[in-house]
Amino acid sequence: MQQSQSTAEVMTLRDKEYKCGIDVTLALVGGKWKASILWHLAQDTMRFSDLQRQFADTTRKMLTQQLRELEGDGLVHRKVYPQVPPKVEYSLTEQGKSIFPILEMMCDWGSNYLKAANTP
Amino acid sequence: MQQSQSTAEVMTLRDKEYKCGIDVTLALVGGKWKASILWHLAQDTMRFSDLQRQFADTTRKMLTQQLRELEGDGLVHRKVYPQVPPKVEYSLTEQGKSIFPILEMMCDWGSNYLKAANTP
DNA sequence: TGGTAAGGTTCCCTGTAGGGTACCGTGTTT
DNA sequence: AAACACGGTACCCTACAGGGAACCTTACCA
Repeated sequence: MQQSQSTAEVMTLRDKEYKCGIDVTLALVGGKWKASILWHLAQDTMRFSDLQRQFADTTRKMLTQQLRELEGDGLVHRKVYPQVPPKVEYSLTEQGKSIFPILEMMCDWGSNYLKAANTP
Repeated sequence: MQQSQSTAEVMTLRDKEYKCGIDVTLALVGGKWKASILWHLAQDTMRFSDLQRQFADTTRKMLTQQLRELEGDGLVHRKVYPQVPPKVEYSLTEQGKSIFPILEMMCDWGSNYLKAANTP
């Protein structure tokens, strides 16, 4: 209420409208793998194959796709080494790093929620 | 597979598996309207019709659905007054309140992100 | 001469989150 | 006798996020 009502303006990002910063954040990291990817990259720059190993239960295609979107949104930096076979390193941009505290809280909150849910 | 620091085990919630608390949190508040609903309820207990007014761009059906899920997840409390016409009040549970700091950060982060994106 | 490496892309398919519309119940007011 | 109040439910439909499988590139090595 205070947020969107007081400004009364709609926020737009890539042709989509958002009433509130929350929706923007969710649009950026709400994908099925994005938050986890950011979480992992926060600890280390990683090669594509490293990420594949971490996310063994998804496909190369999904990883590529999510990474490209994160890159397009300025949260992840993609560095290609011009060599064969290819070498590509992913790391967080400053903006990507800035979301880490939120991810941390989400991680803790989710764990605590489950703990509470599983101890009736 | 092994998630970095916080857990080595797979977490389950209502038959679904999560590798990390982040995914749990997203599963609970990642719906299209849930975070915003929690956000609004954090400021006030609200009647269903209040929420309808706040979320004028969704349908009664969607609101009901999201609210019921939030209730089922223990984040929202639903109080029915036995009268005609019906009166139903929604409020946050303690668990629902506990996620507010995250929503606040998400709101700020999203706004800042847009601000940065729109001033190149 | 073909296997392998890493990091993709292309095409096609599916499940489901999200949504539209219409109807319900029951007291009170016009 | 009908309209309205409020908070729903029932039924049906669609777009698109997510996913599976196969193919691509290019240098090197056996």
